Amino acid sequence: MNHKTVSLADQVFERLESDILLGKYPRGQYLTELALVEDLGVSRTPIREALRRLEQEHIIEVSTRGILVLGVTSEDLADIYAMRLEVEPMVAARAATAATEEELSELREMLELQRYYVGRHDSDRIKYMDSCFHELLYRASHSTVFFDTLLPLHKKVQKYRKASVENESRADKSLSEHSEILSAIEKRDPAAASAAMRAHVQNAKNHIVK
Amino acid sequence: MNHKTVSLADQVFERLESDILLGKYPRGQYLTELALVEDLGVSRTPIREALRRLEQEHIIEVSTRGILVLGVTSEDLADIYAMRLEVEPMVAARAATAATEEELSELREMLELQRYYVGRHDSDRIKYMDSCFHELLYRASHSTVFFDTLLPLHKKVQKYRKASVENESRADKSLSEHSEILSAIEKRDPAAASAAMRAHVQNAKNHIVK
DNA sequence: TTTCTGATGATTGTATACAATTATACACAA
DNA sequence: TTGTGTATAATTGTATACAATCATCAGAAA
Repeated sequence: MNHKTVSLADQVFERLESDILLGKYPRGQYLTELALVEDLGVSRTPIREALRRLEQEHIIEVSTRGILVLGVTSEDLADIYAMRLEVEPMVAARAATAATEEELSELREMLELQRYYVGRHDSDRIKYMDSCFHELLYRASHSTVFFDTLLPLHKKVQKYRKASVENESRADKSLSEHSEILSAIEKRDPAAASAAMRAHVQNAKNHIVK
Repeated sequence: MNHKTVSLADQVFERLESDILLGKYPRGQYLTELALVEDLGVSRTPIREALRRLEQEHIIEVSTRGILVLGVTSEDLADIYAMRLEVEPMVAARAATAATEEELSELREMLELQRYYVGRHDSDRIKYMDSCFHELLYRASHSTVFFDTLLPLHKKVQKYRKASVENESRADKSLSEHSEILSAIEKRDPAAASAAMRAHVQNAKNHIVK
């Protein structure tokens, strides 16, 4: 397992990113470093370093008045899906040629877990497995550019994906779409992987973007 | 003009980002915070905040041994162009419907400057005007998602664009391609803007990626 | 009442001291 | 020579004190 120690700054970043992207802090709210110091029990230094990263991801905006929560708007959501629709197929195609056997095995395992939780209607886990599947795919493309671009975009839509995975028929469909993507990658067929991914993102988009 | 005061952390970020992306620090070199303190004459605090942002952009990597310079590899370069080839046309199309008259006027002005410097064979200025034109376009799409995604990618290719703008025929061609893109946007024709941009990125890619 | 001005408080920006971890060099033994 | 252990130095991680800026509110003048 990965026993690498995680700095306080990293922990603060992940906590704040998750809280904001899940909507715990609404867009427009102001936070202050001092309030975060009290809430999180760490000094300003790691908090400020986390804030710089969130600022870089355009999730917050810092001014002299405080920390403005930006989050993800529905316009952002539409743009993210427009972009993923073009780029994720490229990633799938790349993964079809670049993925190692170990990565394929991880993807298979992730798909099995997703199948299990879809059967149990555990929507939180379904959402988590979905995230992991896509992240593994980004990694399997062996392209830092694709990974660095797509991972933040995928994280930003998590709040909106919640309703989607709670819909049983969509959860079933999504599972079979993942399965089709993985099959194409296992066959080392970039064109098929690309097409399957494109269909998957298009369906997800139709289901989520209003 | 924009008289907004820029923090030391911002200045350090821009300086380091520029130095690394222009190749002043080669990939694989280790820096230390202390050395940067002496070089830049500021304390570790703003330096560390800048480093967190560079880390987020995957330009450096920090370990206990020091700050590892990653920069942009030729594999990154190919992936960036593959991605820009799909996404920039969407941005151009969006700008064709979303750009304000003021933004169009800024784009026209930028194009005139580029024309001027192409005439004078001033490659540094040509490169700068080229960057500005694309950045204005990202902004004119009125999409933070497109802007935040494409601007870092465009910045990352600047080192490789240098040779390109020094080639006279390519500089001429690039200028006329920009002009065609802007014309389509002025006519509020998204499809034409998209096609013109696609051709432009494809040509740039052919010229730069080996 | 409205508007301006000044003081005060709140908030972020920066520097520095200290802690903790880890790489490195050196001595010493096998 | 090679390996090993230990001490030392180098480096990042964190906390905190202080500086600077800006928003806010009270109060006075028009």
